[in-house]
Amino acid sequence: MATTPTFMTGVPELLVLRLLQDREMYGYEIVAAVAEATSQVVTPKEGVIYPLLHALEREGLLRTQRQPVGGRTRVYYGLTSRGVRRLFDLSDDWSRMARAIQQVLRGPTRTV
Amino acid sequence: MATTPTFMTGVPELLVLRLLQDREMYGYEIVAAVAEATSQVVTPKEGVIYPLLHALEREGLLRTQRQPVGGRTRVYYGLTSRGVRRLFDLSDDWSRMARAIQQVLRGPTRTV
DNA sequence: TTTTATACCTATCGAAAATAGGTATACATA
DNA sequence: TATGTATACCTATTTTCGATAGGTATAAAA
Repeated sequence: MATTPTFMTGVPELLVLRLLQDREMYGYEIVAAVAEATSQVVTPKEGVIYPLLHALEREGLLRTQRQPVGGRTRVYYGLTSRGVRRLFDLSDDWSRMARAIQQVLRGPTRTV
Repeated sequence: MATTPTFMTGVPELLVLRLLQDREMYGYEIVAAVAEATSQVVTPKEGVIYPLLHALEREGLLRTQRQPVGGRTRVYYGLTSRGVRRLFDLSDDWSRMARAIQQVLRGPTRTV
């Protein structure tokens, strides 16, 4: 009842890093932003996003900033320089992966 | 020491199904074929490929045919009709995924 | 004779997403 | 007033699946 669905490994991390490159956001906001940015194709819930944010912060890829807003507290996340580098690395990994798969799906290019 | 690396979930399954669409192959051959077809970008070893083949056969997506070749026995795998359908489904899943990610990586298209 | 290539196999581990909860405040509505 | 919904945070547990690291056995090459 808790499948790791196809092609999802690493995707939440890549998308979160990419979205935070544009602007700082808080967790609850990120959940909605990921869904919106992917046109509902990728929709990781809080149970995925929060642990991910905590892990990325622990690794020094994200930095936080608590901000009280109308009685509640928002935890804003932003990229560190190491986070930016990781985003680049992950993007490259994904591009290589995507190119390799597309290559196979299209089939062998016959040079005859 | 056994990481599930980024962007790999479901990829061996997709690639194996796609390669078997072209022609029947045996396990050991598939290991090399996947690496070759992806220009060494994706190189799942026997420990990944064999359990995968067994699972796909159990699910009725692949059918086998044992063939003795020079003292050794090769187990050839071929797609069933359900395997073909699964290949189409997986390909679609991957395309949707890839398009969604590319969309995010490129950033928002400003309509202003 | 020993090593390398071929050809099959399995057990165990770790990582990561999904599920399914839980806490607490603000606000709208019945 | 009470109830429900949206906001905003969190964690524990489960499952899956690729990776590692073995193992067996034959054929061919060094």
